[in-house]
Amino acid sequence: MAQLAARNGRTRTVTTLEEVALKAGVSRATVSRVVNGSPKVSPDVRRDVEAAIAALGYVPNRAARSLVTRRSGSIGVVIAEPTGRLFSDPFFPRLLRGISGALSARDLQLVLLMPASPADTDRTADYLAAGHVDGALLVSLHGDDPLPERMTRAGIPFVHGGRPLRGTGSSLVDVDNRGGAKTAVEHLIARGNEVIATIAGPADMGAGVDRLNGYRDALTEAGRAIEDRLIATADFTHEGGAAAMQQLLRTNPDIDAVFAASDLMAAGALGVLQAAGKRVPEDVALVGYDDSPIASTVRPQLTSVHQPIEEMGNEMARLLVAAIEEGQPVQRRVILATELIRRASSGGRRQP
Amino acid sequence: MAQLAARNGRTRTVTTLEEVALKAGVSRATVSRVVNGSPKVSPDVRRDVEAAIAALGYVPNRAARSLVTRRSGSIGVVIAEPTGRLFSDPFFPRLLRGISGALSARDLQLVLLMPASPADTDRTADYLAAGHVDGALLVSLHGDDPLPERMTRAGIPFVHGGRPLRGTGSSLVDVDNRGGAKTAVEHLIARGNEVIATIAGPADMGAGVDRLNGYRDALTEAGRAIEDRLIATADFTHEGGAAAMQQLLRTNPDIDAVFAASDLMAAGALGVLQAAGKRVPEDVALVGYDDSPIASTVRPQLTSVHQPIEEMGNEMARLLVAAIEEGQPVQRRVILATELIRRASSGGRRQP
DNA sequence: GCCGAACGTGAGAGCGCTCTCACAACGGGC
DNA sequence: GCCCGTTGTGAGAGCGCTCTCACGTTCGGC
Repeated sequence: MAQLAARNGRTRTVTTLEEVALKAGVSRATVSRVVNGSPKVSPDVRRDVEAAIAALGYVPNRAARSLVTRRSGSIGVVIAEPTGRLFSDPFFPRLLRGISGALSARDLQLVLLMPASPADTDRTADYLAAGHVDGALLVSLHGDDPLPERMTRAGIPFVHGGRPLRGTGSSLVDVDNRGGAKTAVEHLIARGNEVIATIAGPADMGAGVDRLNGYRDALTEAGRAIEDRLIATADFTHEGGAAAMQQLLRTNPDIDAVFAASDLMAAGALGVLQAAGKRVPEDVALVGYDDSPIASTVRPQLTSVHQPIEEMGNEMARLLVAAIEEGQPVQRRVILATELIRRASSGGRRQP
Repeated sequence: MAQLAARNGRTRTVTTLEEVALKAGVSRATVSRVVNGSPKVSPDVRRDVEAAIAALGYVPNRAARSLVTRRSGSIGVVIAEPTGRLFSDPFFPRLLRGISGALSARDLQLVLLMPASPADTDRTADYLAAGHVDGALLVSLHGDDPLPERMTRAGIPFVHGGRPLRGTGSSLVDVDNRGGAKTAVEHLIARGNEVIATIAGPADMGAGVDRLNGYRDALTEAGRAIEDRLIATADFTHEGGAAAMQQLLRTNPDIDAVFAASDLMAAGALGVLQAAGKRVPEDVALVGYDDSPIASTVRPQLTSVHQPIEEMGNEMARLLVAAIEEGQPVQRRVILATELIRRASSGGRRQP
């Protein structure tokens, strides 16, 4: 609770409602009405007050306003990612940009919280539950995070970004991981591939599970068997993808296509395939996920699944604002469509 | 100024100082002293008050506190990057993590501002200048940003992250772009390269200019001439790097090494070199900058300059907090050392 | 044993705002 | 011309906190 020392040399002059009222020759209440856009002010008075506001450069004091309205005018964004995707892929900047865009239009502030340790997570939970924000956006939570539970108890509205594994019945915005993965695998089937392996993401993350299910969906719908030998699991990283590919290749020399649940893993797999003398896409076709910059950096460029990340952030913010305004728990889910971006790594048709 | 509707069904029960005081049998003032760690409280009373606080789950109301201390307890972080580096490289997440770490220890909130348009920038400036934050961290400003000027006028302390082109004489934290680039080029000289080209970054960004100067420094110190024909400029992107490499190669078939001012540009250059039948590093050695995930994704992996990004964020926050506490303009500059990470793209010695 | 300093505590004002309530002014229906 | 509804405005309380000031108590020095 160590606050910065209060006394200091600087003395900024701030104009208050009172001064505006004085200058405009009205009461504080009237100025307040003008500032807050109340309709019960006559046009003449409104004009005078607005002139006074402009002349004095008046800006309302948020703290004073908060104190009486019991609204902070800010929402928390919790990014609980332990370095993994955080540092390898521009997912978060995009998401933040989307959130920020939706918020700034409503004059709400974005308070960013990035707990780095369990102690930090506790502090974050305390902060949020204390009502210092009007609501929160929870991104990339892992299985056992205590946040949703605590927020619910404290009665603070929140929206999940990405499906948390243990559903908490709250509002949710996600990209269609399952559908995106399914489309990717359908694309491989359509180009004639017969032995399609997958490098799945971690089983403790919604995106990992959902993308694997999409893979299964596509095969099942095509009337094909799902073979465990063709499924390897990794952690969304380059190294993980490489190791998984090595293992797949060792036990299944007949593989002619691989769907990796992230571009990073696909890039790792690509290196292993090329080192093993496999041509991509001629011998083995490869599809990634995320459409990250890496997809168009490696050679051949990766076919990948593009996700509307900024839109996701936008939608999350919109949902939260709605929940705050309605003042009661809302449960809405929005699933955003993905798009398959075809590139060289799965170009042409399979060579028999 | 559209605030969310104030009335709503939810009624969170919050405990106030008053209630804690009542329970502990002391006055509000004493509870306040305990909460703020004042030394003028006897151990007995302190214990009682702390017990009452714990029993009631009391958390101070920030708005009320702000109102009287005239401190918001939050600092603004402005990321003014127009999509460029923002979406291609995990620079910002790392930086934010560093900032967040330093701030959370001091119980300061991080308010993230990502202006996306000139209108947004104006709004951001208004917000900051209005004193809604105790200070600000300005990252990745471009040449003509009005922010520093307005902040200075408003008397709000701020710290630059990365050298702004037009120095405003304020505090600054940067990585040693010039030194890092110099080290990279010295490495190429040491391995025997004779015709060393560079793909420089934009001339309107500090990092672009500084890294080019580092290239020049290394050559000059080695007693070599700086030849304009060996300097191409691009925009830090993959495509830009590729185009620059193409141009360099066309006019200078004798090039035996390239220093690219970003990994993304290096990756672009790598593709062009390989397409032109040049072996890397045997025919042309290649060094990038940033040590981004891309450096270890492409084949061969890129030698690159690693920057302590998290530390940079940390340091920025520390400097700002110091400036806020001292309450007067502080001008300090911190330049953080970089490290050359050697990988295959410049491995071995030049083949004569 | 007396005085002044040091210490611990409480009373109370006040930060800038919103919002309820009261009230004045006006206008239309009878 | 009276009453009532509508409309615009002001007075004033109060949100939860900090901080100054005043006051009672303790203690060391002589």
